[in-house]
Amino acid sequence: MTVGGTAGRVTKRRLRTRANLLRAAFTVFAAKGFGHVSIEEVCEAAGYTRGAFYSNFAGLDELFFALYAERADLIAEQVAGALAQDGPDLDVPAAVDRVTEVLLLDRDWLLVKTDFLVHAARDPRVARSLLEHRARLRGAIADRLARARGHTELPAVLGDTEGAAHAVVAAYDGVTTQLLLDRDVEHARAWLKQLLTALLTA
Amino acid sequence: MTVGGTAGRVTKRRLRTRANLLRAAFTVFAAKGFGHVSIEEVCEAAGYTRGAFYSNFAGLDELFFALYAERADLIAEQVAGALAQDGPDLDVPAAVDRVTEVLLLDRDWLLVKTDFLVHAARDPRVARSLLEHRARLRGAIADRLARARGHTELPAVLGDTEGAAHAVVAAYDGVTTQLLLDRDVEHARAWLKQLLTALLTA
DNA sequence: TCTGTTCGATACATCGGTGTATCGGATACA
DNA sequence: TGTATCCGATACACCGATGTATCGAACAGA
Repeated sequence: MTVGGTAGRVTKRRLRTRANLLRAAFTVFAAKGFGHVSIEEVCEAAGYTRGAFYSNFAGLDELFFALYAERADLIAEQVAGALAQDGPDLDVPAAVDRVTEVLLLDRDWLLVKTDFLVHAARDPRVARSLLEHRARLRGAIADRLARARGHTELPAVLGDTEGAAHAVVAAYDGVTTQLLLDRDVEHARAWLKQLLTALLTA
Repeated sequence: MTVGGTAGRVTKRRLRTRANLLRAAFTVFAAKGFGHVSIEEVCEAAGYTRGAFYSNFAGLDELFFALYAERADLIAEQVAGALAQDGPDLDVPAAVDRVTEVLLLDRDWLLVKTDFLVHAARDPRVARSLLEHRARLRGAIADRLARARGHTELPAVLGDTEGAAHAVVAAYDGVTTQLLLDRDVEHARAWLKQLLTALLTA
């Protein structure tokens, strides 16, 4: 238990081990997939014993969730940064380039992310959390598109900017799937750009 | 072992049990996800003991693969059928409707399919097999689009019909992801139609 | 430096799943 | 119907992972 408690002091040592466990877990999860990973494997990879683990997490699920949340927030920040970089009038190709760069950076992350999706698909609680995260991302994109309106026209078929943002995310998800299989990052990037261009230009 | 052998007769009983195991496995996999499923669970769900299992499959991986291959072929046929239904000139909206109907029919199948994707992403051998299957599907779509050329114009951004087919699959994958999370089949269908329309009309 | 508290290593008991070897009943074929 | 073969149930030995309880060491605060 010990974990989410309102309880007192948190040692530096504790913080370090927690971070170490998370980092190691990321590698192990990426390599083997959640569901084929044991607590012991994670501990071994991190250089700890299970004592440390149970002192920090209630179980694999909790660690996995923490891991996902951490990285997802990181990515979200980077995307927001990439979107904010332009002035008020959006340079669509340039923005697409930057965002694409961020989103398709790390295969390991895509693996973990997809594992998490599969996990969420079976647990409504997790699903809700993931949906909220996706909604935030979509919101950022929609805002950006809205701000650029009048400068760049959107195709009417997609509806409002929310619809367009939805489409962007779908394209991203679709390209991710293909990338997971063929491992061709450059191709995926090029192709995501193409798709987004097709979707976002009237 | 006994499995892929060139060896002789196959009993009817054997065929039945194999089918039963596969059917039960589908349910169990959909519910819990590959990686959280034990051989025993599958056997119990099917009403057999592990003796039967090991007599038919070398392990969970093999069963999972067989399961996927079976269903994937089924779906592929249905899609081909939905595409063939029109005359030589393609009625895009109608075809999109029919295909959409087939592709987003069964949530359980989407779950298993995604599990399989995650599995393939980590095993190049499996990945190749999955890529080939996707290529066949894309081929069918591309053929259909090509046959309709001249009647219906495609946007130039996507390149040739192969590119367009690629985009269709990506849209499908993207919508699948969202559907796995929000469980709203109707919305997913409507939205996939919208996306495909946006992509396929100049 | 001293002391109370926190963290993580160690040891233990337990459980569930795995794979194999064997045997009896079902099945195909004459 | 008889018989050789096939299939799947049963029993067994084994292992790896789990979670907990305990204890010594590291740490924060004085």
